[in-house]
Amino acid sequence: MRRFRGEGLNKVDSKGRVSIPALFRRVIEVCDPAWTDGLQPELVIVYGDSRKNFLECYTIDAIDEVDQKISDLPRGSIQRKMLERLFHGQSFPTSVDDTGRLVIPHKLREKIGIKAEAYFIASGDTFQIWNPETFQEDQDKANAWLQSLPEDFDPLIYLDASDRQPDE
Amino acid sequence: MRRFRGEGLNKVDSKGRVSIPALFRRVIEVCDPAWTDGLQPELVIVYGDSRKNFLECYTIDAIDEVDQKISDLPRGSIQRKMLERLFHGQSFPTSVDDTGRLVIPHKLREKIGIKAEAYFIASGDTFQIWNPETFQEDQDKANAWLQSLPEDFDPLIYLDASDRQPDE
DNA sequence: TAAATTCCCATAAAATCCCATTTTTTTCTT
DNA sequence: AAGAAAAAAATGGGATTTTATGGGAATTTA
Repeated sequence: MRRFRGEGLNKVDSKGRVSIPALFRRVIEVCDPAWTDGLQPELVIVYGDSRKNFLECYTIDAIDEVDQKISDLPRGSIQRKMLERLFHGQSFPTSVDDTGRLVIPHKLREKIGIKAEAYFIASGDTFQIWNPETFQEDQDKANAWLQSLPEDFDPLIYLDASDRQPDE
Repeated sequence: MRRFRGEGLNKVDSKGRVSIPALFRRVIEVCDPAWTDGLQPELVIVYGDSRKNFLECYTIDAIDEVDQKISDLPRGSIQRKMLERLFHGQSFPTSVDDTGRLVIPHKLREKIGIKAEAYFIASGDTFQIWNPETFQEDQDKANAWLQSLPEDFDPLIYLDASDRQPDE
């Protein structure tokens, strides 16, 4: 399974068009089972409820996996209902055009406060689209939290946390 | 698992191209599961946030291991989010070209202050790329610290520290 | 039919590829 | 062991391709 990697800042024009970082495009293509050279690869933008201030973009493979997990939940359960609303309702299927751009509908641009520029960042098997300022604020918060830790603390120790039992 | 060993100083041209020390190339090749003679072996440059003043280069095997550890952390945890931003976002996947060179993008050269030359140094299963002057300063600091220790101090004592519990 | 969306074409900048030369290291030969 | 030959590594430059971006015409939608 291919993963997204990297980040980028691209311009958004008056029509809502924005280039997807080229490296991301390769992943979107490979992860769309129906895609073949010349076609427009598809993807799904999950925008969620009003509290979520960025767009999460899923490849076809990734969203299929989510759909499968949802359909494994008991019909009528509150959990299933919530996830269906989020992933089936508050989402928008679209595709990459032949110049490598995505059109972000006006409603979604408004929702996350995107104007002239959009910030892209990889996050495992999805990538996110943020208003650059909003992302910076979020990052500043994370940094402030880091500052509150001892001088010599290195977040990389978390990498090994999973080797141990939770209560060890 | 093969490890990097050694150091080197190479020229960076106007396009950002720089030769990777030949010994490092052998390790990059062996640690890319998809590599076979004639192909361009891949690697991932992790550049991190603004405080980090060098580039850390991961082989495919090494970055796969990191990715696995990240995916073992609980979804939604602050630790996972931080590590995802660092390793998935603030990183750049690339490959060694057929003349043994790497292209360091303009943005990354600027970030660590590389101009005409780049200094390479092995660091276990990764290697680092520094601005030569910056590295020298870092080295000077390390030397100053060593000077402050007792005459007969030998850093090799640390070799056995990892056998014991932290508070022992 | 006015607004929004899609399609088509164009261009400048950046990244990539291809090939050539120089330098260093290794091997071979005497 | 020295020098010559061969191989590998480092570097340089030009041509080609890809990327990011902009604008207008055609088409759809409300």
